[in-house]
Amino acid sequence: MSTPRRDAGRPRGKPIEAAILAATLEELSAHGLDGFSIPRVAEAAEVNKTTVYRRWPTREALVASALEAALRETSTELEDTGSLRGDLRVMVHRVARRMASAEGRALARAALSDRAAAAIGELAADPLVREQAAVVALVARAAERGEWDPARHTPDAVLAMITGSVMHRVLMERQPLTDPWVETVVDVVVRGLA
Amino acid sequence: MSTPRRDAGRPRGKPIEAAILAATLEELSAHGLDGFSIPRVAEAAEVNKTTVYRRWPTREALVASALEAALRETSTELEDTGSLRGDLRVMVHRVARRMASAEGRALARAALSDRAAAAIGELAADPLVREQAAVVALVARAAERGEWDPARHTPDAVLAMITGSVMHRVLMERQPLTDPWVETVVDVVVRGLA
DNA sequence: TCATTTTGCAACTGTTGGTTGCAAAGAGGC
DNA sequence: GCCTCTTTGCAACCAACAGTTGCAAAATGA
Repeated sequence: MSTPRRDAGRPRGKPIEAAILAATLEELSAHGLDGFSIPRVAEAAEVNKTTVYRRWPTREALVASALEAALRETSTELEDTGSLRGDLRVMVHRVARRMASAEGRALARAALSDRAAAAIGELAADPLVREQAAVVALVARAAERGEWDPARHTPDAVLAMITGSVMHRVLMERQPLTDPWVETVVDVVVRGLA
Repeated sequence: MSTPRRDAGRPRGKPIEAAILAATLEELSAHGLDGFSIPRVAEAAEVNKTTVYRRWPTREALVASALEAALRETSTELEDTGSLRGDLRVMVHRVARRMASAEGRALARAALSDRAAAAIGELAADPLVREQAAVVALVARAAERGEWDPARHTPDAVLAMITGSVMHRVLMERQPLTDPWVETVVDVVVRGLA
């Protein structure tokens, strides 16, 4: 039997992949993980649906690819502003900025979905642990300055308070993130940790 | 033409309605608002699907009915424990209890859905405003005791911090709500408001 | 008992998710 | 510039499912 030469023939189009993944995020944000439609993704990406089915065998694989790609290019470090108050302010705005994007909301909703427990949940949980790592660094700085005793107030609770309050405000109340509101949240946390 | 006598014939079965609404909440929690299937609801309620279609013309109407019924029997007042710390603790646990139930999570996810803007969003937002009203009362008590200056720290931010952090913990991190965690959150808020 | 309505049942239609076979096109290797 | 191999698009197709309709049986109040 002849050995079919590997690496021959027409390579897969890169721009096609990019278009499909972008359309996937859009679809995910518009219709959620349930109600997700590959034909709709293909149409939005201006690609035949067979192309999508050939590259990604299942819906889960496609969504996982899209989320993974989106996450790969999100920065995770929090800049050091020199004070706990400033650091928290940066953190609030970063969460808010993420929630303002379609990918961010798609991610949040994917993480929320009960069914996501399988493949998606793991991926969606990834930014959480990375966020947690960033908070650990933030805490270390604050502890060094004497602004925070991590033994007294555990970091993950503070992460939940900041991220959770912003998500509640943006996703559930659907209210804008005004400056006074942000200042109130940051102020309560800073004084509460003192 | 003969006037068809109103109020005649076989009345609609009450237990059937209850079974359908319960199955609706279950379905909503399992598959979300998108991916919602009326035939599946009918099967779970052990009722023919035509019965469901006859009573509720659209999916939205059915979901709205179910949420409305579920909300009607949720208490909203927060008991007065005599201290801000105690009041907040009650509030945290109430949110946690709500998140522990399938209906609560279904509600939260429905409120999160972008498409919910139409009929569902309004209903899902309802418990939020009721919660806010309860917080106003809580604030009034705390202000009277001199534990909180509402002019300095606006109540809706505190509502978002409490509710949001619990939702983040339960729905996103999927971690249990331990006592130390709750105490940390409450403590930070109380000291932050002082 | 009777009139009237609900419920179940079965069949049907239309839409949509997903698959397959084939022809055309594109990209490298020679 | 040709050749080979792969991808892509296209069209047809199947299966599953949402939603509708007509009819018979059951249930309920009068």
